[in-house]
Amino acid sequence: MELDDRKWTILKAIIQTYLETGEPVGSRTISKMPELNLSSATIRNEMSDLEEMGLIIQPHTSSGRIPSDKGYRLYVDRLMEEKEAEVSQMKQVMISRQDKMELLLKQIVRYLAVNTNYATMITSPQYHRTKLKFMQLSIVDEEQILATVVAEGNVVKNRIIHMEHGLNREQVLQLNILLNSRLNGLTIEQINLSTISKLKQEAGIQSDLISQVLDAVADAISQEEDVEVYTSGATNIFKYPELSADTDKASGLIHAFEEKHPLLSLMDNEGSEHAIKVSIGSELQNENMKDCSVVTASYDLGDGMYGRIGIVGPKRMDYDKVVGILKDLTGQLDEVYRNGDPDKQN
Amino acid sequence: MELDDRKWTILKAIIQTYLETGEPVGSRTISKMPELNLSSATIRNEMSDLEEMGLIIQPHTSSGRIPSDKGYRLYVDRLMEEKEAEVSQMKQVMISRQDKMELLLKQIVRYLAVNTNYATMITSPQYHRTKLKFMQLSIVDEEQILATVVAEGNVVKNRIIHMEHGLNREQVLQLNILLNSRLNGLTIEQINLSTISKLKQEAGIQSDLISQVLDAVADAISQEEDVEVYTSGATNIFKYPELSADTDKASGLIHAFEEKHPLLSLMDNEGSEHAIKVSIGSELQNENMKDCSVVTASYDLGDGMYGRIGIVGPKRMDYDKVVGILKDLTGQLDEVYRNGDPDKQN
DNA sequence: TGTTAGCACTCGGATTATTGGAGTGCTAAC
DNA sequence: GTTAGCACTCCAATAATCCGAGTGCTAACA
Repeated sequence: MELDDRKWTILKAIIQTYLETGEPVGSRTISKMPELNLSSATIRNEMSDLEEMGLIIQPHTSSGRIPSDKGYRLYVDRLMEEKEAEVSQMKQVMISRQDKMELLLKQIVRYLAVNTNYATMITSPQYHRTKLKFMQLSIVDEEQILATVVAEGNVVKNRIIHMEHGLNREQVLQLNILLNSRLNGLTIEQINLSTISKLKQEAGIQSDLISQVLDAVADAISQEEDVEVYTSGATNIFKYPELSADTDKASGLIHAFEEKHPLLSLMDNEGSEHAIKVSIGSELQNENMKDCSVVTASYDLGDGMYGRIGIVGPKRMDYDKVVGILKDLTGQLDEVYRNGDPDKQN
Repeated sequence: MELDDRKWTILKAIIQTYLETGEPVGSRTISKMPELNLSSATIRNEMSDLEEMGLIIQPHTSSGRIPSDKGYRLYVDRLMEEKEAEVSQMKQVMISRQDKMELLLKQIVRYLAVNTNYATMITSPQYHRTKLKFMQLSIVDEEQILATVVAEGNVVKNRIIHMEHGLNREQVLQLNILLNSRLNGLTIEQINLSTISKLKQEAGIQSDLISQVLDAVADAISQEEDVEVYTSGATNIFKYPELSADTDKASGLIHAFEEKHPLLSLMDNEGSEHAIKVSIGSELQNENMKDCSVVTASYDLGDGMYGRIGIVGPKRMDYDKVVGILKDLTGQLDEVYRNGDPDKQN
């Protein structure tokens, strides 16, 4: 069967009504809409067709219809197409360059939660492709050396290195020169074991001590993926009875928001070259979230720093609004962080 | 009326039974206990007395009794007395010195949540009394200077300072010497405006540029109280029907766990010189938490770094266990972080 | 052939009765 | 001071009832 124009209009009407009310939609409700002038009986016939096509579902005999995952999918896909060129008019968010990246992310995620009434999350930027900018070892006291690493985008990492027998100033100075001249400009990815072992050789006779330091530095740089996830508005799910009426469900969902890894995998954007991606219900492959939809977007702060933003809500999420807000936000980030400063900035 | 021995025994029995079951306790249940050999009728008389004294409450006519806030209070106070000398036997937690303080705190708060089945929280250590250990300015590029500050306890702070006209190496070197010689060993608190302005004078003629740097440094050091709060196990509240049966209540509670400031004020320990403090229901002065109890404890990592840990649960919390675990935990932290340093204690 | 009115039927959700049992307070006897 | 006995209360769980929104189907109509 084919989805003709009238069927599409009806499907849209059903979904939009359901988005608003959260209640199954009956034929009568649709027939009363002015834009299509049909009796409820006709609508019923069409609905029957739509159901046969798997786009809508009847929770039980003699109830109204609700969209199926497949129905949502279709709706969202078409929506995205329409949205593609559209200009949004969200009011300007207060984004300013922050020295503290963390603070900025928290602000954003909070802003989103407040403005959408859904649960939101954001990852800290990852920066594999980031280049090393500057690096410094300093003597703190006899046994401790502070290693400071600055990467593009002014991402700063510190590491205190404990040593049984400290280095003297002379040695530290040499090391600093060596490190900076050899590693500068390399991306984090490029600094791997072979680079390090080459450096060790160059360091010459003191290599015993120095290799300790280098190991620690290498460790500090390529530090285990410390992506952070910040969340906000988890309690917004209580605003949607279909998510919170059943205490167990609500509990599982909120719980899912406490765990970092499941959240990260939600925001994975593998297999999608679109910046904005919508995953619906079962597509999420997460038992706790089977009644949810997740909209994710990439943000890019320049300098190879990019991360993901996610919004979690009920399937009857206001996709239109959410996609719009995300588009605006990522656009604004772009503007602030890469505007008129084509070389680079924090 | 006086709380004689028998009344106390009965009260204890009521509270303990209620802690286990969460259901109002009837006279018959108590009378069946072997340690006191009384009929239910007698118990009823005593209960009537206890109610008159405000220690227990009858949710409605002809129901069993539950402890009142006042009752809990009495119970907890006496419990703490008994507990005072007792040795606990919790199995060793894996605590090791972490370079990343954040990670340690997250581990602890998670450990607590898992082991108590309550919601838990911990503040990052505050360190007003911490002494400055080391400090370094480095030139990153023409316009940016990196300021690194190390305090006791190896707390490291970074700050990128943007300058229109950069400093040359010579100037930076001088500044480093000046800063370290003047500020070293001072506590964060001691480095206030007057110290800074004195420094500015000493810096001499280049003071224009330099004062920019100093301002930024001062700012970085005394950075707005950036106490963090980490939480875990918020969803544990779903394990207690009296907290989660009503969706609104549960929502409010979980929501309270998303906000930093309310949590901080919960963990305030003003007015209590005890390391461990129990607040019950209305004592918390927080509408969302009126059905909860909060147990808080101080931890001390030495070097003037101390913070608070909190456990939030239903009023019928297992106070005994919670207090025990907290005692153990703070003890272990003490041991690991200040071992062989017998001068001060928590 | 597509649309519509009409009608019998279904089913979930809300509301109202019904019941059982745990618990109390009181009284009188030990 | 303690206890047995009894009448009474009230919640919570279960069952019974009702209501209405919504459907599918059929027959008539344009």
